[in-house]
Amino acid sequence: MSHGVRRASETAVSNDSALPDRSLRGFVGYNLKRAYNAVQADVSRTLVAFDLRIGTFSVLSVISDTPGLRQSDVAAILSVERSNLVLIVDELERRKLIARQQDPADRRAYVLSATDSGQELYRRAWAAVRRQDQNTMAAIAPAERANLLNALQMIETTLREDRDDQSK
Amino acid sequence: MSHGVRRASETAVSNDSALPDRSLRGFVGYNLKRAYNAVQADVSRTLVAFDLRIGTFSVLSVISDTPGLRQSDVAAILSVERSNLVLIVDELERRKLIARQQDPADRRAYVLSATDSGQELYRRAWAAVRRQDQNTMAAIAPAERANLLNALQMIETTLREDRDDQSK
DNA sequence: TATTGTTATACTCTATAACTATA
DNA sequence: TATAGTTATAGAGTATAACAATA
Repeated sequence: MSHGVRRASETAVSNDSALPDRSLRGFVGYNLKRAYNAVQADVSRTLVAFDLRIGTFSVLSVISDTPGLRQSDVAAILSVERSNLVLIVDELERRKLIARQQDPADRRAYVLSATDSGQELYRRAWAAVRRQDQNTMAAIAPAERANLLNALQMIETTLREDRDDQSK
Repeated sequence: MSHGVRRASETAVSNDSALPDRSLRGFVGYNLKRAYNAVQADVSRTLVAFDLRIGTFSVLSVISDTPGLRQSDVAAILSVERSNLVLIVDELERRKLIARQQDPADRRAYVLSATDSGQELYRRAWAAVRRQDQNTMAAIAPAERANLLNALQMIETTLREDRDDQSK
């Protein structure tokens, strides 16, 4: 391949000072990015079989689990812009996986729910993603798995609170 | 704000079955994405002061730490396509933060190195990113921090090996 | 034949502003 | 005045194919 590039294949964490990304490896952000890119590519490949992307899968998940939400609720839950949710909801509706219904109490709003075929597709896609997720987590010691999820959620919560404090 | 959305603010991990993203929260990929998005927004905001983005900062880091690499080396190290590296290297060179030199041993290749001002800018940007990274990691118990980095690298390594096995 | 750097292109995700209809 | 949904648009990141020069 190319010269000068050595990889740590034996252990996940290497102190090899010759690694050209050694400065970046100390940052949690860099490791987060690389891990997420790998997982994202993996999950995306799985979802192709269901004609779903991570975005459409996530929205279908939220709507299936909690019928009656409005689009702005779903946007807030998934931390995506309302404007970016529109095309996703459009696509899911066009494929008859979800249904929009006018909220009788607020004529500006649509109430979302998954159709039978939407729930069925979601169940199958969820099972495939879960199988894959368990395979990914198999690389981590069982006692560490909950710690990992906890740490990721702590990072997210901390940064969101920091940002909200700053914008006050 | 909106109705029907409850947030877990007390603890990072919640078993509240009313959380509308409860199905997704079990997936490491979903938590990875949310954590990375938060970190990425945070780091990007910091790098604005140096007129850097995460991509240009990462490339400058690798070139500063290990002078003499070629573009294809840097691309392999950071797992980006060579074609996508060109514009980043162009920008860094135009700003005189790095220099391209013809490799005398291989006239197809350019050897990259950081200029003095490139190293100086990198040092300052690195210090700011490090301060921020430590603030992020402060949310996690000290004993868990190494475990987190280790777990993230294990995930990346495992998935990369899985993919490489499949494509054989 | 294969590799290095490059160009062109396309697709996704993300962010912002502005509009309409309703509240 | 503010909110829900929408449209348009622009930026960034990413992926692929093809090319000239060189190995």
